[in-house]
Order: sequence, then C-alpha cells, then structure tokens
Amino acid sequence: MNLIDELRWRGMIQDMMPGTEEQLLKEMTTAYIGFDPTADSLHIGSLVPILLLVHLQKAGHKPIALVGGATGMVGDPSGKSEERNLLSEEVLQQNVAGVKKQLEQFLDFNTTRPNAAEIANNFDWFKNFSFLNFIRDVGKHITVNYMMAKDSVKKRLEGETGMSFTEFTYQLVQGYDFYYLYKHKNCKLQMGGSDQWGNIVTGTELIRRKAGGEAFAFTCPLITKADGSKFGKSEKGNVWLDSSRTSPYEFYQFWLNTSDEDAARYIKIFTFLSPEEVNEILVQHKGNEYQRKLQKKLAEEITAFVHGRDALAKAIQATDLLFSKETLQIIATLSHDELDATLTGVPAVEISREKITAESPDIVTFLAETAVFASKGEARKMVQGNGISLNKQKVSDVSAKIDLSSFIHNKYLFVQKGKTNYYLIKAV
RNA sequence: GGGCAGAUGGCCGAGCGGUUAAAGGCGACAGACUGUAAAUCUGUUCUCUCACGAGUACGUAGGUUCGAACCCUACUCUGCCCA
Repeated sequence: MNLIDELRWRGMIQDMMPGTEEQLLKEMTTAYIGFDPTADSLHIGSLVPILLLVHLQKAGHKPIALVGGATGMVGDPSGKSEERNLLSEEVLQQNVAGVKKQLEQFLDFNTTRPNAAEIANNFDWFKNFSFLNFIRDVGKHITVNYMMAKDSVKKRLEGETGMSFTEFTYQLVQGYDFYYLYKHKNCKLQMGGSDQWGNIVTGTELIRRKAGGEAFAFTCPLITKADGSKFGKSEKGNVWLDSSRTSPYEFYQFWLNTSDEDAARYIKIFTFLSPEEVNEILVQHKGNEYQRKLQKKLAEEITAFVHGRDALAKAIQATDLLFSKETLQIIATLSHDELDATLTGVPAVEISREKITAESPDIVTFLAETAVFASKGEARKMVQGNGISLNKQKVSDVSAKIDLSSFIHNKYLFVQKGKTNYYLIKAV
C-alpha cells in the first residue's frame, strides 16, 4: 500500500488536491504540518497530525513539524466563532519550547537519513519581516475577495462578533509559511486538519502566483465522537500528551473508555496496526464486546506510542488492580512499595496521620479537605447521591467518620467518585 | 465624530418593577441499566450551611422606588450603519 492508500484506508483523508498522490509517488517529498503553541503541551487533538507526519516519514518522505511562534501571535480564526485573546510573548515562547520538545519525541531526526525530520518555527522568518514589506510582497498577490470567500472568514462576517483585521490576515501569514518552506526547504506538501483547508489553499495559491510553483495538500477529518460530544475531553478537561499533566494511567483510561463505535474508527487512525491485525481484532470484538478487547488494544497502542512501554505496563497494572473484583484482597498481599509502584499515575493525595487521629473527621469534611471535592456542599451532594465509595464500599451516610482504621495497611484509602474515578489517599 | 442595537449563570437563551437564585436548552457530574462502553431513563448543577437558612449575582458606578435583572443617568465593552 502506498502512503495515500494507507491513509485512505485508515480514514485519515478528507480533502486532497489533485496531483498530490502522483507527487508522493514521484519522489521523496518534503511536507509540513503546523502546530499551534496555545499551551506548553500538546493534547490528543494534535495526535492525528503527529501521526500523519510519522506515516509520511515511514513512507520515506521528509516531515517538517512547524511550531507557530508567529502564527500563534495572530490567532487562527478557523473554527472559532469569536475573536481570540492574544497570548503574551513570554507565554508564547514557553509554549513553543514545550511543544517543540514533545514533537521531537515522535519523529526521527537522525540526520544521516535523507528524510530526517526537521522542526521549524515560523517566528524565525517573521520576526524581521516588516509590515510594509509583508503587505507589498505577500498581500499584493492575494485579493481580498479571495480571502473573504474562505469559510472561516465568511462565518465571522455573517455572525455577530465580527473579525479583527489581525485574524483576517491569518490565512496570509500561514500561507506565507508554506511559500517560505517551498522556497527554502523545497516543501511541496502541507497537511493538517480539515479546518485548515482554507489556510492551506491560500498557501498553494501564493506559491503559484508568487513563485509560479506547484504545491499540494491534503487534510484529515477532524476526530469526532459518535454521540456528537467533543473529542479529547475527560472529566478533568483536556487529555494532554505531557505525563505531568495527564498521567499515563489517566491517558490509558481515557482510551479504554471509548465507545465501541468510536473505537472501531480510532483503532485505524491512532495505531499503526495493519489492516489484517485490525480486522482480526474487530472480528474478535464482535459478539464479545463486554471483554473490550478492542478498547484495550487501542489504549495499549496509543499509550505505548506516547508514553512508552514501561509507562503502559504500569498503567495496566494500576487498572487491573483498581478495577479487579478482588482489589482489596490483592492489596492485602502487596507491600507498601509494591503498592506505590503499581499505582503510579493514579491521582493521589497525602494527608497527615495526626490530623486524622486527632479529628477523625466526617466523610464530607474529609473529602473536601483532601481535594477530592472543592467544597463540603459538593462532597455532601455526591455522598447523598450514592456516588462515593471508600475502599470499594458505597458510603451514603453523610455523618460517617473517617479514622485510621479506615485505611488499608494503616496507610491507603481508595476513594471512588462514581464508577471510574479513583483517588488514592495516603496517610503520612 | 454621529446614529442604532446589545451586554443575564460554563455556554446558548427567556425574563423587562414584587410570586426571580432567575424558564428552557446544551454542556458537566452522579444514579439505574450495562461492558470502567454507547443509547435510554432519573437526579444534581452560584457559594456557604446537617438543616431551618444565609450570602453573593443579571457589563461598571451612581440614582428613582417600600421594592430593580427589569425604570433613569454616566461610563466601559461589543456589533451594525453613517461621516
């Protein structure tokens, strides 16, 4: 299978410019994707573009990951119904550094290879590009009529929030990136999410008009969930690639909870499994959905890709322990150190032993103090609503007292909020 | 610079002098059912309080009134139109 065939099979191609496939078959092609430095870590929404670059490199082409130090200063209006707030320069620089570091994990930068990956920051070519020069050199080639026809612009003109000149300019800035990379890196292909199509096409247009060159593009569909809710959110918010923000355990859990319908699509998109392997899993899954082999495989593959095999092993250990029917019995057989090691990544809170002995607080106070809940009121509602378990035992009595005897090994207390959210409380 | 419209809880959106902590929807969380799914049904969803209750809140600051999200004034911000 060639690259495009494979990506098509995986469901990763939405739109493609004519000639793209031929270009990729003809020669080693340099291609790029831009990443927005809106935070100092990428989240799983960026996983698809990352994977596109990885697939591209595996197919023998040369990937460039572009960090938008400059475009991040402007703000992409695509898919946004409102004007964005500008990030300060310091924040932006931190973010660029963080994002860069993460991207480096996923691609092969070994310069002995002809298709070694590269990282670029568009701030490098924009920082000394004056406004006047920009509007003369770049702006002159694209008509306002053309720019206004873009969906991202049209929507905002029709909407009621309007659009600043800054964001209106965005497509030109990004378009120039493509032109610049075309000129200086012989980069002929840009990829991205389907929301980027308009911006990308402005780039190819600029290359055509300004350089008389031909450049190509394809986009992948935005990841959706079958129930229509937003992909990439857990009850704690974004799912990040940075393990200090979202632990491998939480990351693994996120994927494990994918619905059947979604998982069947995701396994093609987010893993490198071959069609045969995927088919086999789908066949095994059918009729045995309760075993959730599909979700497990999905979670394993992605967690290993992002966090490595060791982290995956720990995530599975913790999962097996917490969601087992014999959690308590197993724990009884483990030493403190073994427990600590097994439960890496499970949200943990420490509380002083003296405090518990001295106060033996009621469960509501206790849960509020250990930060499982923000307030007593919230904790109370949840206990009354039958949503809290201590050491796997439902507790619905608001006045229940907590003392050291509640702790396993005199040290560990498992608080469960709902069915799936565990907090480990350690008495120290 | 001038005219017009608007600013309500995480979001959308009703309310237009007392019965409004503010309809409805979305989102979020929980319960039931299940497979740690999905769909469905139920409950919760400003803060504090065991609770009775209390405190804040409808862009900001004043004012009118027994009483204001609702009326008046000024200001701020947003959009539209004109110059």
